[in-house]
Amino acid sequence: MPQLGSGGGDDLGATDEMLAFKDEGEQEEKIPENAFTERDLADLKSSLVNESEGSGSPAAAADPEAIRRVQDPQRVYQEKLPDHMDDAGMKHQDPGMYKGSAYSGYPFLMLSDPYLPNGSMSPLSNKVPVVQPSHGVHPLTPLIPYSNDHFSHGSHSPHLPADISQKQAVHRPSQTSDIPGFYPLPPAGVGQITPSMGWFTHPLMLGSGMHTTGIPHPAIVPHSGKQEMEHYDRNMKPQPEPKREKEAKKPTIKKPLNAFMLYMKEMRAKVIAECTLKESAAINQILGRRWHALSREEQAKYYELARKERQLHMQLYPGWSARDNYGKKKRRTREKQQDSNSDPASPKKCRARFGLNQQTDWCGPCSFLQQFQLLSKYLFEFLKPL
DNA sequence: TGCCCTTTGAAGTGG
DNA sequence: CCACTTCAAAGGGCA
Repeated sequence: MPQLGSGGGDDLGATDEMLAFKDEGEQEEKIPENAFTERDLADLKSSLVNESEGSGSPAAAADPEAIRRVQDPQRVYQEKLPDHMDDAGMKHQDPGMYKGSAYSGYPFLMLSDPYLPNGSMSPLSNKVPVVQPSHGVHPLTPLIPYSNDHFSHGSHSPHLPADISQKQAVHRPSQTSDIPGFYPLPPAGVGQITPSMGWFTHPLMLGSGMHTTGIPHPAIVPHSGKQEMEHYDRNMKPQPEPKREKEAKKPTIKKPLNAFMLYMKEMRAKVIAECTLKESAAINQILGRRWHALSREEQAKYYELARKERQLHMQLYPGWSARDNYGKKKRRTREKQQDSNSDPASPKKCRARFGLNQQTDWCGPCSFLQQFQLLSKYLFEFLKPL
């Protein structure tokens, strides 16, 4: 159940509070809070969003909520899913929205079946898109890219009624806390996720997208493409490594998504469909405004989702810190720079850097550096006997 | 090929 | 404690 104001035992200490609206919300601050109901406030926000959203479709400008209901691309999932969200304690004001939203499509809920004792699907099954691909979908937010396969394996499990299975997933009893069953847990053998059970393993020990238990996890991203992380140790300088090893090295454990990120994941496709936009920067602007236009209850849904995300992430990776991923970009840039500077005695690099012609072997600084190195060497040799 | 843009929120860092 | 920074996602644009 979304925590509305009163909180309700956020053991992480995370606030998950609604923040004051920054930009558009400035106008609202002048309005006495008691003068409006939540709905009025939401309407007001919506109107503000519509004003600022020139690029949206006319229909969307008229009533984005209605459009959302009409154009909801996730209807497919609605039809495939029984309406059990209320059972999961997720009652909302706008069923049209929430039916196709993050809650209704928890792949984890679907994934709960494959891990039942008699589940036919292996935890390592490729059909389970839990490992986050570069353009994958977050397990808590199914979105459109999820194929119906996942649902056919999940909610329509022959072993268990979807309703029950999902309830079990949501209310999965946990010895540790109220950890939801959003992440797929193996039934027995692997056991409960508790730090005391030695779940934590250094990411170096993990395979691609695999948790130590062999369970694929979205936060673990294999090294490939954009997200590739350098071979790096906090106490060591980055070291060059053979390419083959590079590919098989440690994956990156990503940060858990915050409420807005979860919202973006869910709504992005919808915005793209409505606005025929593809540029993420523009889409994110729209999503940001829509986020502000959401009612407290609607936002609370995502805050709660994010809270559970963090909670679960913490359980899965007790030793992980966001710091682990800090400085990746900077390191990359720095290493690039170091790489280009690493061999100052390279006429080729030198010429390239300073745009010198072929006849010029050394630029001034490099020549100086080279001579300095040479001098140091001789000096060292000279002083060594002493 | 890889960074930038753009959003919000969480968490880390430094003064 | 507060302000600032970084990173989560996404994908087109651009150097």
